[in-house]
Amino acid sequence: MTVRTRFAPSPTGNVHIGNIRAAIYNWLFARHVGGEFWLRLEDTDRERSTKEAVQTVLDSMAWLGLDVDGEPLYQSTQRARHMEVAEQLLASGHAYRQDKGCTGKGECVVFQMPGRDISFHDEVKGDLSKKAEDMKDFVIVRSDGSPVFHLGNVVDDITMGITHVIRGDDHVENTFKHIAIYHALGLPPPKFAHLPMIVNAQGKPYSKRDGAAYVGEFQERGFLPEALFNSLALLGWSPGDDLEVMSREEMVALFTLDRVRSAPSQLDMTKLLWMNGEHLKRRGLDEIVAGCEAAMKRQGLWREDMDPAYFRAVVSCMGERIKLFTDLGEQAAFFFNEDFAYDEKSVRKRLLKEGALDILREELAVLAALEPFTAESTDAALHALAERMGRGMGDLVHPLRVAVSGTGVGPGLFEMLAVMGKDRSVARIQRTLSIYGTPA
RNA sequence: GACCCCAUCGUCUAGAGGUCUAGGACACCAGGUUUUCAUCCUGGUAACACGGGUUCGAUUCCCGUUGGGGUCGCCA
Repeated sequence: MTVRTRFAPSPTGNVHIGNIRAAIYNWLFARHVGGEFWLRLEDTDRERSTKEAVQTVLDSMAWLGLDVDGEPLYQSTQRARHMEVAEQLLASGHAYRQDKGCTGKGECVVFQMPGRDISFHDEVKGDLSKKAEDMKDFVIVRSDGSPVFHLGNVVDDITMGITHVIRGDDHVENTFKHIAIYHALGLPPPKFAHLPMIVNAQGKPYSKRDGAAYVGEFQERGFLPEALFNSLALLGWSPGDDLEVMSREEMVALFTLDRVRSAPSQLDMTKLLWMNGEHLKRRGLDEIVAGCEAAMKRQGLWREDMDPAYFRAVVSCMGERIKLFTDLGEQAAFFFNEDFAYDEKSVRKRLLKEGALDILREELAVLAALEPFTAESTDAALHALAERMGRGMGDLVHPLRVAVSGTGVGPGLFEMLAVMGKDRSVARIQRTLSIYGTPA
């Protein structure tokens, strides 16, 4: 029998990381065994399940590369089928109508638990069981005639031919009810696997207030989809050896349900950031340039007159300092702005130091006359100058760095000068001198 | 409260009775490389929640305690 898994979110406008992680595991499992991965939109809450909310689910999945087999099933289209099954259950005596003590106005349909213990083997948690007296009957059709989650969920899984239900830990209790429905229908239940929750530092379910909680937020912050995918996959699962940075394909090859842990875990943003850097190293310069450009546009830092060659040179120069696409705009904005601000502390420490401005003037003279203007030539010229002035390189490097970038941190000074070019470098030093230099 | 689940460094984890004086990764600290920043290299701090069993021997198996979580809707 072909394995078929599914992701069954209710479109609310946001896709929570815990939820998408369930999707990732379903996808990984299906791909690993050569099965199918399907999508079902549980859109019965018509108010929240807007077209946009559905699109958000689709976008998040596409971004992470979770390709779906078959056509997505919209639960709202299955109502007739749900009611049909409810009637069947009523007819076979597995459900009954109730009208007293109702929350709603009319009659509701209640599923009758079988009165015996129910147990099943969870693919990650092992054998689970529940005593008959600890389970009670539950409503499957509301008094307004609409099917309840348990009914729709099970019926749709049957309709879709789902063989493995991989979902969050918060569904384990529901599973006993669901299995009872399968039994009442005379159908074999699928295999179940319940994944541990992603929690915050307090051990509570990870939520919006704990930081970025939705897929879209990670995308906006400049994270790579493969990095988020990798990190989320590793939250509760590990291949068994010390392998951590993996491609989707590697994970597909290695993924098995029995290596999924059963304890909740926390998402560490610092490690996610590191992971992102690792995946960034695996991308080519072209992709990084494109990613940085897109990020700067989102940040509102992109300028229409940007020289593509210069932009590319800057990205290349920043190299592995870029951990996130948004880093370029946040840490290297000075490259693109001739009116860049000066970091006060660096100015005090490097520029206003005894003799620093005099050295800077000498450097200006040397650089203005330098030809060609490369990382090697500027390096050599400044070393020669240091020798001539009887100063250490540190005395020349620090003021110059602040003069051309406004800050004490950044790429290597000589690479930076070469990228900026002579004219820009000279103009920046002159600007600095006009601001901080004492009148000669 | 009832029922169910969980428990290894700060965090993510490896470990399926001896190979564990518990391994890796992130973070952190120190040293080295580097004229600066970052990278990089080397080293270091840091954990089996507790108590009982079982066993020649428990991180690993069982029970209990403690702690944490989930569920107890005509929400999904």
